[in-house]
Amino acid sequence: MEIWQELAKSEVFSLIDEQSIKALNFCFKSRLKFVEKNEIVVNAGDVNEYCIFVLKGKLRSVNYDYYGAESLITVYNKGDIFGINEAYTNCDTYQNSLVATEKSTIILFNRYRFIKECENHCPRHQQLLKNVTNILVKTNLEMIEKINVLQKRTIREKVLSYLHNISQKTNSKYFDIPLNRQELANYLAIDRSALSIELAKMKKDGLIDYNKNHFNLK
Amino acid sequence: MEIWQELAKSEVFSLIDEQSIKALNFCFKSRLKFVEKNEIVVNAGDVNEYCIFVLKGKLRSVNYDYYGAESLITVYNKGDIFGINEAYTNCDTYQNSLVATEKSTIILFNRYRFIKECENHCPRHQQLLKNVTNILVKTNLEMIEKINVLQKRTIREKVLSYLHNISQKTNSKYFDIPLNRQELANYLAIDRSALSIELAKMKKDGLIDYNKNHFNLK
DNA sequence: GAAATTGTGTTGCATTTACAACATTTCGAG
DNA sequence: CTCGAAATGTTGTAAATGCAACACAATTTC
Repeated sequence: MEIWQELAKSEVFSLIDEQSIKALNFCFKSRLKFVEKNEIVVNAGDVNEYCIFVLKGKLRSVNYDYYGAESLITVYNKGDIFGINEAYTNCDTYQNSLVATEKSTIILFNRYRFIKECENHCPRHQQLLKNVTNILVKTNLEMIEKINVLQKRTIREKVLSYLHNISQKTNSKYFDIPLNRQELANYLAIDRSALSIELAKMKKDGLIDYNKNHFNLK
Repeated sequence: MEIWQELAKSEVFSLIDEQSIKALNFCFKSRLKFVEKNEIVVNAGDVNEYCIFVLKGKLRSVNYDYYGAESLITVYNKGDIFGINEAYTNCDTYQNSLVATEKSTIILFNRYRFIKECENHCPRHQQLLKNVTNILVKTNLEMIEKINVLQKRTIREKVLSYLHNISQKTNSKYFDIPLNRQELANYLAIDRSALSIELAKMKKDGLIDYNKNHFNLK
């Protein structure tokens, strides 16, 4: 089972050769962990110790309000890493929870290794820090995108804005969306049934066409 | 007029002494600029050349939709810097516009100086890059905060969530908010009059008390 | 200090949305 | 294939929100 190969393909470890990753990994005292669907990996408020790499599966970071209602922050797929932001803050506890959306395999990395280079100033560690910065920038842009969507006033505008973004990314009027209806409703911060209704109306009005997760933006 | 002193006090140039800032600044081929209220400094779509430092005044980054309606991204006060994120992306144009909220003085810095160090690996440049990373993390957290607020379903929840955040930051139940009613309504992505109504109801229900911009969260 | 401008509160009404409850479809496991 | 679970669509109703218009207060400007 080639964990190093998987790591080498990811963004955090990009441009770092497998040998170096092995070295880093050892240095990190990392831990492999298997989690079940709906298992809570990190609870908001837990001591902030790890950055968590997704080797296999899918997780999500969320917030729970007073009533236990969940609000989605980010989805983490294979190759993604959770906790980079939190690793950088002085705050000693996590602000969000991390939940397994499906059965997954993860690696727990000591968070400190992502925020300062080791004593010997090895080039691999400098590359790692550059990668981390790139990830910060990328998540930043994703959040701006999300804020722009959430700031729209009506369901229709939110949906159009969301679809428009994906259309731009895929550079096509035809595309699949990576969220099911309930997830999309959560992302847009609206009611699922209201979303279904509005999608149907938009189809009727000739704005969009869709079938399951495949959309056509006109 | 001591520009260097102002720069030294800011987050981007923190831990860099005035002499070094002068050197950097020269190296940046920076430009001082005076802008009037409502002047558009950067148009979304413009060629991405500068990171823009606020020496005096107040600006905001915004997006305009099809109908010209403005949605607020971030407010930039004295000491803040716009365009760090965009400097890092490969995208050669700005994604948001930058507008002067009031008469302001700004400095245009060559954006490349914020993303890679100069040839001589001077320590001041390394510190600058560290500062930039810290800013990225900070804005990231601000956005998560904003997303959490925007994801709330009702005006009341949004307002409470917003006030709760400020209360935590100031570590007090009594605080001033930095936005007027219209700005707050924009931030929460709701109607201003609906906000006024809800604030009055919340006061009546004993959840909060307020007078102008001074709030008491109970 | 008068006039103009800006900020805030209030009203009524039309529209949108949430919510709960149920119907239908899809999909995988046995 | 059949069953059951999960995902999606549909309906009616109550509630929340947006919108436009106006009133009043606060602030700035000359």
